[in-house]
Amino acid sequence: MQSHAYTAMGCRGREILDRVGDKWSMYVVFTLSEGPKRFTELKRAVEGISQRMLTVTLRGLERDGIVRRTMYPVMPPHVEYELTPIGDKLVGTVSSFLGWVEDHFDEIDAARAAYDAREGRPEVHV
Amino acid sequence: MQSHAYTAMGCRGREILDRVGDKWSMYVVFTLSEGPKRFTELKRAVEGISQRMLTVTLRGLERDGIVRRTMYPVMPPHVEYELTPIGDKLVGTVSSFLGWVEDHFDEIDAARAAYDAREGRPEVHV
DNA sequence: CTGCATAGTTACCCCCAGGTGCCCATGTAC
DNA sequence: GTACATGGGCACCTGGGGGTAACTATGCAG
Repeated sequence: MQSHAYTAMGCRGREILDRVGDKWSMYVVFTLSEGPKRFTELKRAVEGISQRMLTVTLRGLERDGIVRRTMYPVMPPHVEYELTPIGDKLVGTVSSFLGWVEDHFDEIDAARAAYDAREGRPEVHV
Repeated sequence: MQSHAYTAMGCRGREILDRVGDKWSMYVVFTLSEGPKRFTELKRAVEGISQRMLTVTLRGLERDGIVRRTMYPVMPPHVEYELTPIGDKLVGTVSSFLGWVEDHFDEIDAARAAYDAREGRPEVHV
């Protein structure tokens, strides 16, 4: 299972990890996991995202087949975004990652505190 | 499960996703999933990583309690890195993500090809 | 004629993640 | 003396990810 993880497959993994690890993709994907949404709905739902970054993020997710974009040529424009089946499954795997975070962030915090106590913050000259 | 994903928990998730989504962390973690390794062993195993980035990556992982560093004060210096139990579990969840990649990258490639055919590459003036 | 809402696009700028290369301390071997 | 191996530290620089703001097209309300 982990034998291929940082070799050939790892390259694909890295590629997709970059896709998913950027600043906004997972926010958008999880927001869409509630159901289809329009552009402005997403912009309101994903706190702090700019118009440009929402466009960029959606284009990327659409290109990778994680999100489907449906445009209704009416006026004013009406565009809907929704997860594809692949996107749905992605939500599942990332949720398990979030489960890991949830299960361990106390330990992570403790480890950080211990580390910072040991090594000290960047207070240089002792 | 997904209700908290992009709110309070999401912030932790984002934080850890940043930790794990950087350029080298997962390579190092998966390499260490084979067993404890010394600094130079890691440097050789993780193709392309620089001395500095290996240090930086290991420090980060150590701070978060994902990697344990053991120094034997002999000469020449002998330092061993190994995954903590948390780090082990992390390998598991990320492997399931890699499984998703593996299961769908054909579809992803197809989606990209379709998208690029539809929208065209940055060949501007039609 | 003006403003507003939708769904973007474009130009411009800035910060920092990450790369390169050189320096350090120590003990052994030559 | 000097070269090598370990396990780093530190300074400097660049690219691009991401932020801000203005501009676009269209139809409807006032």
